[in-house]
Amino acid sequence: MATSLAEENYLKIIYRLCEGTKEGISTNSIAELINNKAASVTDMLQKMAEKGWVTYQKYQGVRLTEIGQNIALSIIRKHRLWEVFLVEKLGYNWDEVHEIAEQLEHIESETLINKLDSFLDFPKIDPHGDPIPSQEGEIPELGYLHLSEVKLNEKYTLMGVAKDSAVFLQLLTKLNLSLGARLEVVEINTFDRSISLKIAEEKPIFISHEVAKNILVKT
Amino acid sequence: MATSLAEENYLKIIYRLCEGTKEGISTNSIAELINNKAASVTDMLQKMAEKGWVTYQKYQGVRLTEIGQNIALSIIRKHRLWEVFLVEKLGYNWDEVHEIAEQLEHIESETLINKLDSFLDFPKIDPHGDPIPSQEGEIPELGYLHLSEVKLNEKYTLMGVAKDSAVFLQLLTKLNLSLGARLEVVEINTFDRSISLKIAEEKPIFISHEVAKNILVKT
DNA sequence: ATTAATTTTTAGTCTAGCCTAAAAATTAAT
DNA sequence: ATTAATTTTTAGGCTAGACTAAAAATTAAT
Repeated sequence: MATSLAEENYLKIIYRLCEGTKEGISTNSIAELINNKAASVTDMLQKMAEKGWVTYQKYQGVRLTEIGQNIALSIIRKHRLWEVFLVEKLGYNWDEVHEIAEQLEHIESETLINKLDSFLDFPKIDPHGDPIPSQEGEIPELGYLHLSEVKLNEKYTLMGVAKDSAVFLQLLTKLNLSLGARLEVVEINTFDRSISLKIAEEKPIFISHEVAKNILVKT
Repeated sequence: MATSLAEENYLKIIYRLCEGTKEGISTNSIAELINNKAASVTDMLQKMAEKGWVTYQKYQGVRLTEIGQNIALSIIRKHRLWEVFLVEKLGYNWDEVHEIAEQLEHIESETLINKLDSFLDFPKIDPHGDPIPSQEGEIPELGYLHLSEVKLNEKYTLMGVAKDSAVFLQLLTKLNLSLGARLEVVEINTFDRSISLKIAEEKPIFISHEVAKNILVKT
């Protein structure tokens, strides 16, 4: 069944909210992210439940069905592949591509996205380190850790970010934090949980807990 | 002012119909091309006149204003640049790209299209030989002739097509007619205006007037 | 355990962009 | 120059997807 632009945006956001909870997703949380009023969201949820993309019980929140999840994953796949294209081929910075990819992700053509995938050499992650779902909807499991939860005095590699807002990414760039950087947490300040961080072998810099939480690393 | 998808499609079609006539464009001709009813077209024309994109007089047809033309040209520019991308970079055939480009042409980002232009090395024509408008809306004047109106026994080069429907392009491919081919009309049959055509130095093939009309050549 | 606060849903509107049917204007034909 | 045929416009509806205001359900607080 065909999906409208509005429906695709709902599916994408519900998918994001479903990750990391088994609960039903609240109407309000969707409304906030999608910048609509709660009443409009209720409306749409009812229609999407009709179509079998979500399970929805009045007042009990919503979750994606198998079908809904697959649609969401295909949109995320398109979004991330286009982001790779924008950065790798057109020379955009990682903080500039989100809005454009939001548009490109709705282009409908199975062949297009697969040819793009091949043109880009089948990347596994996007420019922010997020995994790119396969055509079948498999997400490569990367097993990354949040920098906020990592052992002291051990070396890690910056593999991705958990948030891709432009301001956050610009901050990272300013701090000289980019994909592949070698990191070592040398101290955690109990007061505000801020972190003293060595990048490569430079002298340590301070980053907030908020920043550390959104940095993904592996050993 | 922002343009909706529907409005952009109207502008594009009106532009096409304006080419090669000084007359007002009829409601019906637009309705046919855009696959809407005449009443819907009237409706939209009135709204677009309000916005200053067309001049429109009841019963007298419509024409683009300067502004309307510029919008139309920017959409055409995007359409053709994306077609070059699809063929040159993703390996599509020239008869497969139209529908996808119809979607891509509505992506809104000035920087995107200019970076794409540069990535493609500033092409002057699309895969069908149609000129690509510049950012300023200049169309490179190519001065091509229609193969149906060309002198006998002179050599021409196939530079483009005046129609890009998939069936037409597939026919050309089957006849071994592709951009750059060296052509010579050896006979025109008065009965049906069909043409006897030499491609390179092969033995002549027959093509209909209808086909010849849509083939663009230069000396 | 009530009351208060919050969240969610229902009911009723609005706009864009399409439609059909009927009226009006234009063009063609006698 | 009328009448007939065609084209275009008006008038009135419809659906998707948003909104506001008010009602209903849930959750929190005394």
